[in-house]
Amino acid sequence: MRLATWNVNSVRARVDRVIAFLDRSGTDVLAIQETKCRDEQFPVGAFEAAGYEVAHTGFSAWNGVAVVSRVGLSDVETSFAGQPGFAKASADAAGVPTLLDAAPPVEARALGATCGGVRVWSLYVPHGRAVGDPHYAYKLAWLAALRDEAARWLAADPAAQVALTGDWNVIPLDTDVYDPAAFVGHTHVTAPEREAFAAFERAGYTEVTREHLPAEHLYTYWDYQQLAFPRNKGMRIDFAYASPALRDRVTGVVIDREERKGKGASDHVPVILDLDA
DNA sequence: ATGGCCGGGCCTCCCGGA
Repeated sequence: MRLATWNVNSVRARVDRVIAFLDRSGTDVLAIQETKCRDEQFPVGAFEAAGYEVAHTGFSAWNGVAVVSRVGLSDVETSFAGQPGFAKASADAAGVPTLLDAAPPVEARALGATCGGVRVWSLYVPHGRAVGDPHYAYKLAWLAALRDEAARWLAADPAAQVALTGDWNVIPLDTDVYDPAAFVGHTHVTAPEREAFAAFERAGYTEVTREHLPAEHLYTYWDYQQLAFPRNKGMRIDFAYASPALRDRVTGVVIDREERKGKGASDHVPVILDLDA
């Protein structure tokens, strides 16, 4: 079985490319991030015509995550228990808060579905925007809540096959980016973010893309600006944490760099896991 | 060649992305 994750940066703008990728790669289950559409706007027909079932959650032009599968798709959850929400602070002209938002809305950043016996989570971790921004605190809280919940899943069933795949928006190592000096003081590389990412290892999960592709300077994202891709100025931010039972099934990992080429590419490329049987 | 931001909506400007 082939299980892949891909931040497509708008599924409507990219649908032909995504279908072509599924066909070319033989991917059975794809976790998609940044669909950038509401449920009724998702091009379900194109996926169904290609033989895939679709589960999607999206509330606006922002975020949006999906799982598509040709090996079954059931028990869909459109958020994880305890997933924090986010809302811009509202204020009047004098800067005084006008609304105490006790329950900010949960965003479309996590979708879980069972496909071919694997609990697949498509995850779009909050960006953080800037160190000290409310979005940065949201990012750390979001990762901590996910880790706590993922630990509970394993405690409830140590044999569970769980894949936590997606765009993690964290650069775990200095060798995961073209120029670490350029990121000093920015998000993605701070110690709290790296700690929040590494905490999944202590919760019992293994980041299997690193396990199978340990080489330095292997990137999954290149900015659209300043010829980042031809100059290979990228970063590695798309990962897959696997539970012990799933880790044992991973026979190989592929970063599909070809997908960044040509017109109409997403700024991220697919990351593919090959599973035995 | 792998090529100089892109996508979506408040749509000819602005926001968010990273």
